[in-house]
Amino acid sequence: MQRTRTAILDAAARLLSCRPDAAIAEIADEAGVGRATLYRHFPTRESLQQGVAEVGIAEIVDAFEAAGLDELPADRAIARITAVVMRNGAKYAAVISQTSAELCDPADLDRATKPLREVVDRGIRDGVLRDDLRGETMFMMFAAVLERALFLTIGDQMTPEEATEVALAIFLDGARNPVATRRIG
Amino acid sequence: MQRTRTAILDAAARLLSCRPDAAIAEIADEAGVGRATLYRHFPTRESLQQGVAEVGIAEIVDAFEAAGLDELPADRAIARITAVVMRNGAKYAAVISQTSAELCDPADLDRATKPLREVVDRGIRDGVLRDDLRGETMFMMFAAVLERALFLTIGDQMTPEEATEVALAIFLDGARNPVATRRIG
DNA sequence: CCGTCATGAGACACGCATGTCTCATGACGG
DNA sequence: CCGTCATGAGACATGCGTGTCTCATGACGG
Repeated sequence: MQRTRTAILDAAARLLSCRPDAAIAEIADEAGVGRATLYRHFPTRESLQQGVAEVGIAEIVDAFEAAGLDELPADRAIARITAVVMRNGAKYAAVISQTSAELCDPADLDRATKPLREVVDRGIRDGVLRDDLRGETMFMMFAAVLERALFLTIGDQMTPEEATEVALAIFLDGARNPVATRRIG
Repeated sequence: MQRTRTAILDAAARLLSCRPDAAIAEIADEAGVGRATLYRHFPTRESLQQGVAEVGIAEIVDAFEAAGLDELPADRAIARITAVVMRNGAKYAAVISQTSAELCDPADLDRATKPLREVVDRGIRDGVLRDDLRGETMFMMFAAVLERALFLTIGDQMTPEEATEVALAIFLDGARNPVATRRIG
């Protein structure tokens, strides 16, 4: 019974992250259950999407909480966040893919993004990160890089480790060749 | 007649960039035309989407061609690309939002992304960009940053100038505070 | 004025996704 | 064995989006 529910949520997350408009019938197939069964567990499409969002967010939030971000300098915390997202973010990807933010509780979304914002703000305050860009702006760019990297792992274009390395390299240090900069400076 | 067609394409680009599943009736309303008129110009939803993609790609490709990228060092060319996308990419955003890549000619998509790949590859070769990441990977991160910045302009969260500045700062030089690095080094 | 063309409104057909429900079946526990 | 529960398959209803088409109207040029 719980196993069926979990199978449905897993299948929904897999399909909805790549195709937000995947049909209920497809999700039921992917889960290996009948359509009627899916509706018995999730009476509407919306409740299924909310279920996926809750699980996806809970997983990422739990992983952040276990990550001890507050005990690390901001750049190290950013590295940890990146690794966590690449390893635990598969269901969260479905949340990203959902076109309508109303499908998940705004408070929940805040819980998922708050650690990122806090680390970015702390980094700016502590002088670890540049302070010529607003924290909110920097958070948005961080999210963009993370999300793209996450989808590259989901599409099997990269391992989580590769994606972590790439996202960190670009977000923290940028594309410019530091050796070239040193030569000029 | 041509004015109607253009109005439809403009409206479609506006709606489809934010909501790829916007209904034809909505697009017709947004364009200020009847639904039957829309179908007279674009006989299927797919042909409308293809029309939007063609226009969006043509605009960005034309802007890249006019930008003289080859005459600039890679980092300056990246800056120029970024500015061009922020100013000319509104319709191209609808291409990005389309979930199915089949809706536009792969050759066209190549035309739009080729300048970015070439500049990245050139930058790595010339030592302007770091060479510890593959060119393809760096291109993907560049695209992620550009696309997010573009959507921030479309959503009126930033001006094209602000978005250009932010995207460049993060992509080229990263979030790390160079002063802090210097202190340690 | 007439003919042509582009257009809007509205009606219709169709397919598909969502949601609802029934019936039969299998698994399980008492 | 019987009762209960979870489930799958299938049928049905509904709504909505896509596509098709007709008719009336207005604009324009000859």
